[in-house]
Amino acid sequence: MKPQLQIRMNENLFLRDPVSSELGKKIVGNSILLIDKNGFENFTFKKLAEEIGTTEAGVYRYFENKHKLLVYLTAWYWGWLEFQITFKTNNIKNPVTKLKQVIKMLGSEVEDDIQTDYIDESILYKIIITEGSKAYLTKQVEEDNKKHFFKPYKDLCSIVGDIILECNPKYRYPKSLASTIIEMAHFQNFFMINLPSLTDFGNSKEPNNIILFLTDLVFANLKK
Amino acid sequence: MKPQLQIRMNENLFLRDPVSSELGKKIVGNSILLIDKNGFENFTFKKLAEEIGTTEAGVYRYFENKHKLLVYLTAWYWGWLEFQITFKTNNIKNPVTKLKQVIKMLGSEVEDDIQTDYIDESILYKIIITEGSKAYLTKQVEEDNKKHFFKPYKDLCSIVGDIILECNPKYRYPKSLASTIIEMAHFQNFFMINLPSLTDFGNSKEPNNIILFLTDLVFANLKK
DNA sequence: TTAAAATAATAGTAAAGCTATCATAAATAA
DNA sequence: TTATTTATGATAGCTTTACTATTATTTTAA
Repeated sequence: MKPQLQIRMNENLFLRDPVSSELGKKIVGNSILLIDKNGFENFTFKKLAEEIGTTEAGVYRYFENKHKLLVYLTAWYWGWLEFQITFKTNNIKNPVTKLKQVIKMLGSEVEDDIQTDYIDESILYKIIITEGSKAYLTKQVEEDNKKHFFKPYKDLCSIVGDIILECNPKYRYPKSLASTIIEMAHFQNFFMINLPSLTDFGNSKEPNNIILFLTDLVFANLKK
Repeated sequence: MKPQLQIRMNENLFLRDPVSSELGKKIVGNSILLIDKNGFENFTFKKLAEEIGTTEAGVYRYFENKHKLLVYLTAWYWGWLEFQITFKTNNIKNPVTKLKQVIKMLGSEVEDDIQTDYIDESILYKIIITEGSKAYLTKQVEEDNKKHFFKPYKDLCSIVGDIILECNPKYRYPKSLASTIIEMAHFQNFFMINLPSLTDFGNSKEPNNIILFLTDLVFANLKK
């Protein structure tokens, strides 16, 4: 067990902090595996409880419902990714190099981070691609937003937007371009695997193509 | 009642063709209103049945489940939009003008089409923005795709991709750029209204800004 | 006009999505 | 150390969702 990394989470996302107990960590860790396996629609607290040897009520003591759990997972992911990106780019002076590195990290498959014992980031990344947007594409988005549930996502977009502006201070749509590349890193990945005719990557299933596409897209816009 | 337009639908999407009866049309028409009102997650066949004065079983005779109904609605929308786009651009020779017109149509609010009596396109457009991607972001995407449920969406992407290629035959990512602008026309709209800090449009809620952003984005890439 | 098809009315079942209670075990504070 | 709080496990139960089945009645088509 390596020294562990903790992502600071919004306390309104859970009833009891899952990080504070073994059961809580099992809930988070195994929910990722189960959602990946069954899809979010077919995921239930009952199935999760059976999987980890507790009861439905046991899971409900940690999370109010499965929507909150999904928002928790996505928020955790964006928080973790921001940390990774900040860590790997903070010594890069040139904003163009930095932005290229960010796009690369957004478009690459994620590997498990040994600094977080109970979460498998490579699986979490997969569920973010397929289920991530369901965290905000709901009727409760306004309410959830008021409780700052999407702050980690917004923070990451903001960071990317700022790097875009550094590359070209006159560019008029840094935030929209940032949210576009973040969303598209995932959607083009989903399309490549499941609906390949919506992309130019055929059946290559090679994430590098997406990185090339996005890099091209971004820097065509940032040329002065 | 104006002369009516019919969109040709994949027969595997329904059990009984909703267009063939008054009840069927009511099911489709009112499902749009109810999904818009409650969100797809809180939408049930029972509520729909109550709304239109039939029984749950009555709705099930037309659609296998609510997922199929959502796929039906999205497929209908893309089919309808392809018709609109083809109709309004088929006399435009210049591919650049044509692409600009397409982006404009993708990014503009939709108005009700009097050629379709029982469907309110302006509401359907709203649910496409919030619920549209849930039609394919599922575990069954492969299965659904094999049954060609997403053909209308793919067809539209393909048409847009072809216009992109006409503008610049050397551009390497016409399909990915096409799916990007189609998705982003909707996502930026959703963000603008619900998570405005992810865009550069503030609280203007002015769709025209999205059109400007997307036009900018596309033509920066297509310059030769 | 008669048969076929569509609908309404009703019932019923399994699973999902919760909430509540109580006993016990484990952690902690006095 | 004991007392007490806190977390968990076991069990029960309730409402809603997501269906399927049956029969009677109405509508439509041959």
